[in-house]
Amino acid sequence: MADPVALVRDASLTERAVLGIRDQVLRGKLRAGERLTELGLVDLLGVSRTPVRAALQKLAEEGLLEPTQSNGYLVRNFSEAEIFDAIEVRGTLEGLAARIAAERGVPQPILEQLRHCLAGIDAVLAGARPGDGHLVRYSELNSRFHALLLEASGSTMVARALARVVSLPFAAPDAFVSAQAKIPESLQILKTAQLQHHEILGALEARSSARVEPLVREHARIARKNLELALRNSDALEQVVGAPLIRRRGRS
Amino acid sequence: MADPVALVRDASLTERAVLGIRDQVLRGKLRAGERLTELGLVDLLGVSRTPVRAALQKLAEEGLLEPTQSNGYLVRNFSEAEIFDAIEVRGTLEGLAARIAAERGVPQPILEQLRHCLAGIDAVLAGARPGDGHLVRYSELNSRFHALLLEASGSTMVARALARVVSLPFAAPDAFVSAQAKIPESLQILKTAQLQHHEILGALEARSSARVEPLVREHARIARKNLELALRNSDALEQVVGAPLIRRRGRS
DNA sequence: CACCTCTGCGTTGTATACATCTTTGCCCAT
DNA sequence: ATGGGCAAAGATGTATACAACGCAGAGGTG
Repeated sequence: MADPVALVRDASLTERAVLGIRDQVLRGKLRAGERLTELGLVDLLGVSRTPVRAALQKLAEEGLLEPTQSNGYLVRNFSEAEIFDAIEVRGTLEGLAARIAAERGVPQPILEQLRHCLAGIDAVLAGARPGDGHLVRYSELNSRFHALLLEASGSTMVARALARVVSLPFAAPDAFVSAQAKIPESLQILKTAQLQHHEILGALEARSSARVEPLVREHARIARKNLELALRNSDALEQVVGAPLIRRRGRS
Repeated sequence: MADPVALVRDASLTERAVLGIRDQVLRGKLRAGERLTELGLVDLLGVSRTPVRAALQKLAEEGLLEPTQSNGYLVRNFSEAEIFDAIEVRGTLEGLAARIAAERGVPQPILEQLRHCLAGIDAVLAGARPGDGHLVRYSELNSRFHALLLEASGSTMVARALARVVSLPFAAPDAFVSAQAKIPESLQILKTAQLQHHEILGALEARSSARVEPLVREHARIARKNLELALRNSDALEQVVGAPLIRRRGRS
């Protein structure tokens, strides 16, 4: 497979460094707990220390790296419990976004897009056959639905907080969708999630803030369930981006 | 008044740059909307571009500065609505922390510290006289209570999300406490807040997750009320750290 | 007069030299 | 054998030179 980072042509060296380091970390090439030195990354990436330093600072903010007491960086790892909590934080913030959206009213164009998005997912699920690309299309539309939900709130502050959580590899709405390819009950899970999407949209249309918030929170917990399934199925876990960062119970 | 930043002796130049820029932004010396150039800050702070660049990156992450399309930075400003939302986000995340704490159980030592903290606030409020330093002591203990609440959850992920929100100048639990010096009904507000503190602690002790979450959320809304009061009282507003960053309705 | 271009200046991007701090591992003393 | 200290290697912190980019203003042209 070609190195995806080298393909980024029109990017600053700092961006290249960010993408390169993030990529190697998520692939487990740079292993959890490993110390990252600027000079080592200079050799690895072929750029000088200046962009490497900027990239390290950014990735530490993002949460992938952990600053040490002596001004170095370690590749961070995540316990199951931390991933669970991250998903719960996402659900809570998405719930807040939905509540605000319901209270303040969602602009018609965004409601339209939400409806259109769900119609798209309905179509994908109706035609889904094992092995075809329906997971990819589901994942895209699912991400879009969640993005629209945030947009519906119109709140830059909620967006800011949510962006930070979702930057973690396991907290995004579609983090475990790719793992579904290896999970037998996959289609049923996706259909359940889509039912929840419809309920959420219905509550938004009815401007029922009291109903939409717990619906959205519960919806996020599907990701927790998917995490549990993936952790018990190594084929599925391999599909999850960033799986090498998960610190398993009792191991190492 | 002496420049507080120059007093920081044992700090790297990067830290000095962060503190210096943040200080000048919050004081309104660098005005909202103003473009910050690296060379300008080099002159202002007396350090070279390298630490200035690092500081700009950090402060942009923090939310005080806004990256422009052409790789520059602007001093950010905040609408009333944004500050309201930021406080709501804080309340929501603190509510999540409290719910998790109630569900998982709070360690006895932390419960002890919470009780001790509230006893301290009770004492401060009982002896409060206008003009004495009770606001400073209240503010410290109040911050400590909120920090303990977060610690009680034991969740690094909630802590991470909350840290990000609270880094904004107006979202911290004690952001508007200093303004109270100029607000007549101040003592009554603080007493109400302390009543809520007691209710929250009671709910935690009873491990009532369903009760503690809305209590904490509502508690945060006192800050929203304080913001409203401060915005209508320019003497009070002057006391608020970062007041120059508030974009008033209809102005400028 | 409007518009386009080209030039010059101001700003950020990058590499690198040098300073300083941290760590490591060896050697010596006990 | 163990502990402490010191020296050397390696790491990050900082300054700065140079490159590249972008914007504004002057001047030319339709």
